[in-house]
Amino acid sequence: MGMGRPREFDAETALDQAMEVFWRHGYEGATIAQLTEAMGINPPSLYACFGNKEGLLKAALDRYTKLRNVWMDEVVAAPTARDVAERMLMGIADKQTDPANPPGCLLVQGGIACGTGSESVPFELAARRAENEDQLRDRFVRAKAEGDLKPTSDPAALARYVSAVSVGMGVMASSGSDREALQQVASVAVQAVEAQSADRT
Amino acid sequence: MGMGRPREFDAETALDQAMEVFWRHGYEGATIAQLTEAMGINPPSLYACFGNKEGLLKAALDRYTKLRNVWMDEVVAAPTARDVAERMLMGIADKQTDPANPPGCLLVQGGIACGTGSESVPFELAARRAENEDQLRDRFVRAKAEGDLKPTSDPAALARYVSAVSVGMGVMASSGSDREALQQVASVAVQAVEAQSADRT
DNA sequence: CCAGATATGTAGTGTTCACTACAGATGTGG
DNA sequence: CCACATCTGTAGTGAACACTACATATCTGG
Repeated sequence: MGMGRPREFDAETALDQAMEVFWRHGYEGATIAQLTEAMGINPPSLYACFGNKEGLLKAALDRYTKLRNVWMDEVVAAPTARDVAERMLMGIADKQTDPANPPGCLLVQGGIACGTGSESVPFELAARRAENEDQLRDRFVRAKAEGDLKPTSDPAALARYVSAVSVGMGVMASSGSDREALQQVASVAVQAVEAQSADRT
Repeated sequence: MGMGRPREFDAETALDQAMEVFWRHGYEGATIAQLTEAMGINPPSLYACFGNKEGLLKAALDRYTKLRNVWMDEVVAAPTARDVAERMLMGIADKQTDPANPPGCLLVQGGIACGTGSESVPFELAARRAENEDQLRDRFVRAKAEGDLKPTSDPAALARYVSAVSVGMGVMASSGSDREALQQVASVAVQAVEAQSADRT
């Protein structure tokens, strides 16, 4: 029994192209025709490789979060909670206005509200965002234990807050805000984390 | 020349129903069939009254922002910049988790990313959000002039910040966060505005 | 009561959508 | 070289979409 004809395209390269289409148009706004054209393949190849449109989205999300997690590891490596927040939000201001990518964040642009039959998509995106929030929360728990954050601070609430600001910045970026505007938001937002930081003596 | 047969439905009541459908499913996710059923009318009545799907959305947005502006007037009537931010964000935590409405905010849920042919929808929503931001900015400009905000503060950046947090909270609400979680975010967020407030002597 | 004007309900229109049947191409194991 | 397995391109499939033609109903002005 033979192995069959080998695939002629690289799955990860194709996923990068699909990611960009979902990023720009959202899950429902992206059509199979746009996706296949961007990926440089025909529909049967797409379906053989990824199952269906939703499977393709999940594969694209896997790739997106994988790359993003590398960066998140750098973020939480910052020495203090305040620096974690600053590194995260300033980094997001940069990344979400990087002309190499569509504006905003795939985990937001992908789809906040969806029609009947795609109800699971917003939850899928929310689950991925929650992963980042958990990572932040763990980091802030540590910061509190280290005395970096005040004993009265709530690490989970802080993580939720930073996550919420990130999402808000993503929406702003996708609707035309420039890098400077996002940096201003990040700069103000960091001050709330500062307010929860212990005084440096 | 006669006036013609009068319309048998109330436009504002119908708009309220349409608003809810757009709110829950987004512009692209909402179908004409869902809209007409919720509005209790047939397609020809919808098109005669609102032109097309996008016209219906704009009419729904007009109604939404009209109601919202009444509330925003109350928000900016708070005595200090800090209280404005608190009233706004805490109010949003309440409103976006009010079971009487779909979760989140129509100006976010309506559509962040759209497919070809609906590119103007996200901009339309962004323009409405910008109105609220302008109102906040004007209020913060006044707060700075009154010495309520520090001389070094940036009212426009603060307004952008509060607006961004609002949007982030909307996304969280639509993906299942409860009222308490949003209130925690609001509570942390207010502290950034507090940090820009002059010390009370 | 009639002419003109607008609204309504039924029943479609063409288009676009996600998805696939099928035939031919290209690989492996024997 | 042959049986088999998998991929690829062409050309569709039925379903759902936004939108509308048309006949009928209900109003106003004269």
